[in-house]
Amino acid sequence: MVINMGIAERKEKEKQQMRERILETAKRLFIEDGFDKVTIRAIAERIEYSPATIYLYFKDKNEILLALHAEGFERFYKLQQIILPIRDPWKRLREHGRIYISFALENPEYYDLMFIMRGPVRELKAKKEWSAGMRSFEFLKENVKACMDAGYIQRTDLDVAAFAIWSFTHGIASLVIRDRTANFPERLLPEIIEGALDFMMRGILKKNSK
Amino acid sequence: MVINMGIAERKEKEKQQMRERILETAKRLFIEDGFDKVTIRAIAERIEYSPATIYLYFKDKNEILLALHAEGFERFYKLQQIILPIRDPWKRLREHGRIYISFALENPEYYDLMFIMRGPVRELKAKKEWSAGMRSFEFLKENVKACMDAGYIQRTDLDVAAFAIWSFTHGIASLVIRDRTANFPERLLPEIIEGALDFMMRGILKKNSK
DNA sequence: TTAATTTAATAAACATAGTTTAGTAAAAAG
DNA sequence: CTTTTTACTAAACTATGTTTATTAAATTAA
Repeated sequence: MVINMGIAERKEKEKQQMRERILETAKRLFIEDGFDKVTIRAIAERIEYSPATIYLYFKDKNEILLALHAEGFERFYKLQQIILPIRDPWKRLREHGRIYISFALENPEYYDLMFIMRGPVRELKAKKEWSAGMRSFEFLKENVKACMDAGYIQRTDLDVAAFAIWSFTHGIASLVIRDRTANFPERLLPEIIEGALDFMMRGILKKNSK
Repeated sequence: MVINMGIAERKEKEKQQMRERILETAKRLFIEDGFDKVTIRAIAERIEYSPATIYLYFKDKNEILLALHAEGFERFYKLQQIILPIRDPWKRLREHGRIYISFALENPEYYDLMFIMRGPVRELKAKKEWSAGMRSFEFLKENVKACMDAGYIQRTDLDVAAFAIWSFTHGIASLVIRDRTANFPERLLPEIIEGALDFMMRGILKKNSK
């Protein structure tokens, strides 16, 4: 009995380790060679198991993708934290916008997976898995609220205002990532983005405030 | 000789007709059953030819998708025209935004193809094929310019301002279409969208105007 | 009219995916 | 030492885009 328990425990640990190995490999493939290289077969080859084995640890490919999804939100959330020391809510919000876009443009594959791709957000589990995304949205809301409290932004429904700002930055990011900015010469793009960010932020700003 | 010319002509016409048939079929499949149903094999089956035949008329699937792409822009452009009778530039721009979003939400498959999907916008040909998109962007620019001229919007680089507005509406559309709005209860979504549109438009509006 | 040639079309195959099934060998339990 | 459970995999299945080799028909040339 004592022995049995030990074996069961060890087996459980091994199972977890295998899951980890698969996820790690998926992540490495993703970062090194881009999203397209994350195939079940490619993962299997790297860990030197057969493709079928993967299915003993994950229901399907989607379940693996969700791990990358989560990883992306982790990075994203961490990066966002650097605005915390900024005292002035308005400056903080501005910086938040800038950081959002630079995360997207510097980690396009992650951003794509997190906010653009069809795959990884599933109908049923969506509510739970999307919680990582919600956390970031809540973070934005806090920031927006601080701006309202300080009189920088017209008081409006918080969800509405935050959604508007999110839509805007996401719009820029996704147009660039999915290559719909061919109208502009490549080299001008950075300053157009910067300009657009300015334009909108200036707009949101209440007129009588500084 | 005269006969030969006639045959060559007829053959050319037949070739064009076949191209048309393929495109029509692709379009019908797309509208009836959604994007996923547009497979080479499905098209082939409908026109009662072998899949290989399609490749005698189109280089690859992308070339067929581009036709849907163009079709989408045609619809989009036509729909936009209904704002033309609106005299006041500001009201016109507001309505432009509303129409943009309702096109996206009522024709999500088209919108996706036009502004979100990776496939149909190709590296090299992009410049030419994207011209349909540019036309719509120019249309927006005219509208924005009218608002600046009438003093509704702070004078800014026209490309920058138009890009900002486009990014915003595209952001809303693409978040909804790609299902990143799970934070909000489904039934509230319409008013949140409406509210966000309001919020941003009110922002852009110059403070001393009306 | 008949032979040679060009053209249109396709069957079959290839390549690449995700995924499932049936079977095997090793580990664990009895 | 036998039975059962577990971990794993080879092979196959489905579905897709695409290519190749071949055939049948239409056209041209004799």
